Amino acid sequence: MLDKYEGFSRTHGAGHLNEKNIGETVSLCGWVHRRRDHGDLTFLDIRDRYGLCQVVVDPKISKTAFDKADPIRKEFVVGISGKVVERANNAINPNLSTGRIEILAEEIKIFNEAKTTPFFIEENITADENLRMKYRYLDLRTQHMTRNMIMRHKLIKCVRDYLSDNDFLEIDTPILCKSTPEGARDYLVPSRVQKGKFFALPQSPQLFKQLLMVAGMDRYFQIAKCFRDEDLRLDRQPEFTQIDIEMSFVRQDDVMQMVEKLTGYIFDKTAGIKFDTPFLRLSYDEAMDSYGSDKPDLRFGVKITDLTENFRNSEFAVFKNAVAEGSLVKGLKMEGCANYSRSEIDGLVEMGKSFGLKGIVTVQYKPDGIKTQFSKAMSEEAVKKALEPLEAKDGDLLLIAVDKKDVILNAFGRIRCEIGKKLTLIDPKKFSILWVTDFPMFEYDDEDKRFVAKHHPFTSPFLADLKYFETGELDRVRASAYDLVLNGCEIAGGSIRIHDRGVQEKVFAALGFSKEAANDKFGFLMEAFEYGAPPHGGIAFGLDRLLMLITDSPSIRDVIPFPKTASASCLMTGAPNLVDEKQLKELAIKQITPEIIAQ
RNA sequence: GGAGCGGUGGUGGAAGAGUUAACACGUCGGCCUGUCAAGCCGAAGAUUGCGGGUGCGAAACCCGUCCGCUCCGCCA
Repeated sequence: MLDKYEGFSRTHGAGHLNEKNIGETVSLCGWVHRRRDHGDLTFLDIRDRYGLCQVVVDPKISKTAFDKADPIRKEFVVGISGKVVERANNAINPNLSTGRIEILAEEIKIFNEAKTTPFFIEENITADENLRMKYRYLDLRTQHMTRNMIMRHKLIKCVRDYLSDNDFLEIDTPILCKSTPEGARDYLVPSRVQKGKFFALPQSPQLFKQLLMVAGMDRYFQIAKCFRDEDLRLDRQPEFTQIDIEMSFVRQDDVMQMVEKLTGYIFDKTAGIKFDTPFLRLSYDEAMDSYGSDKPDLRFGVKITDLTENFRNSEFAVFKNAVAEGSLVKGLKMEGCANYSRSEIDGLVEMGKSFGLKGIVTVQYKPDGIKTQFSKAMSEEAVKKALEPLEAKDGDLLLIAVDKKDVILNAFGRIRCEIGKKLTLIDPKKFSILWVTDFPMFEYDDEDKRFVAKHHPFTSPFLADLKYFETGELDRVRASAYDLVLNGCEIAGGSIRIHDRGVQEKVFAALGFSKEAANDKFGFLMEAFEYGAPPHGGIAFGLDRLLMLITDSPSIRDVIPFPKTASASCLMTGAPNLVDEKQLKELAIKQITPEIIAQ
């Protein structure tokens, strides 16, 4: 028979009690974390969001309470009243914040019983993801997950506090939006009222926030839910949260300075991490040339070194010929790895192949000379001369390869990260933040045979580069876009936006939109630009990824209360699910067979 | 769309194709007044994800399928 909560009232959180409460009579409510039954004396650990506290159930204090405790098992929901007492010296538990005190139970209420849980609610959960996701509410009971949820709250509160204090307005924007081309696949919602038509869930509030600037809101932010129907990854969920920010009458530096202050505030308040300002800035070209990535991890060195000119006229025909055809020669140095075995070196070459390289030439700097495939065509002197920029010393291993610019930079960028991991060059306590700027505006899409926007089509090109629209050299147009990168992870991205109809039309034209198509999809935006649109720009943080870094979580699922699995389903509720024929009929939707889909 | 890894009592996790599918934790019962991963004694609990196949014999090998995880493609 369960007890009613009527007549009982909680006075403290279990984890909040300490020596100051000694002598007080308190009431706790919570879950029974563990029960230790010594026969004529029982210990109950009561757990709530605030922590854990030991309750002593002694028949000499209360026989009624003692009998009541008999059937209590793990995860029962109970209420305990009793006096807080100091523990004997030899009974102190230094692992608990409440370890110097305990409660002598005078009254026990059982508000609910609990079946044996499908997995243990303890710190290092080893249970299968399947189970954790199906019983997410149990998973969230662990201290670890509770802490992550508290961090999530703290982070959001920091953002609200800081931005509110700096004249930003929190304004919400629609979830039922218009499907527009470009970008990720949309989640669609059928309209019942207008049969055959669909809403799309927002991939981001991009256009709304720009229109809020046109509306004169001046400074806006939102903790915004965003939806992208693409495949999932360790750090990617179909439904995620952005800290979305937009400001009027700003240049790129104004946004960046504001973001540096906000970021500093967030990291200091949530994790006690302080950054030096201004943050390091690298241009996109610098980042790509030195690190092979537009989000380089600068917690360790290992720069990519260019050797193209040194091999332009070399004896090594493979490199010489490739360079003549426009390929680049790049090198990476692995300090102290000259003694790698044949199989370790083969492993590196294989890695290169998996990243798209045809091969890698290795050079081992040993005390008795160098060992390398270059020797077939070049003297040791010539090899050393060609590789001088890498400044190798005895004991080092060099990786050299040739390929088209994008291929080799991408491959070496990834190998660089593998080297960082393999040689444990990364200090796990270090936080390395930087801006990457001056992105190219467009990128050629081989599949669609057209240029696409690297950031998004509302990003302002450098005004100085507008001339390339006329000459058709779209790959030379730079964008006023900036990414904030922390430990090799893009945590925020933003840009100065176009606020001029003419420029916006040029960009759409460059992307291959007809005037009609541009008007049909984005006419409302361009029309708004004709009614006094202020210069504006902004940024959006990936809140979940930010939390992953702050909490040092191995997966984005660990910082989202109810995440989706890799196949985008919710194992707890069973979403997505089939719906009634009747519901479909109301929406004028007819299901088609897999055979038709395959066509 | 493609690739890799995994799925064994409630949980974790063993098991060269060969008797009764280890072990630990949990659960249940008993003993026990200072534990905090309590301890001690005992018991129950599994058609090895699902469906085929090979074979005298399959948890194991093969094929298919479902689910989870990771990666590539994809993610302005």
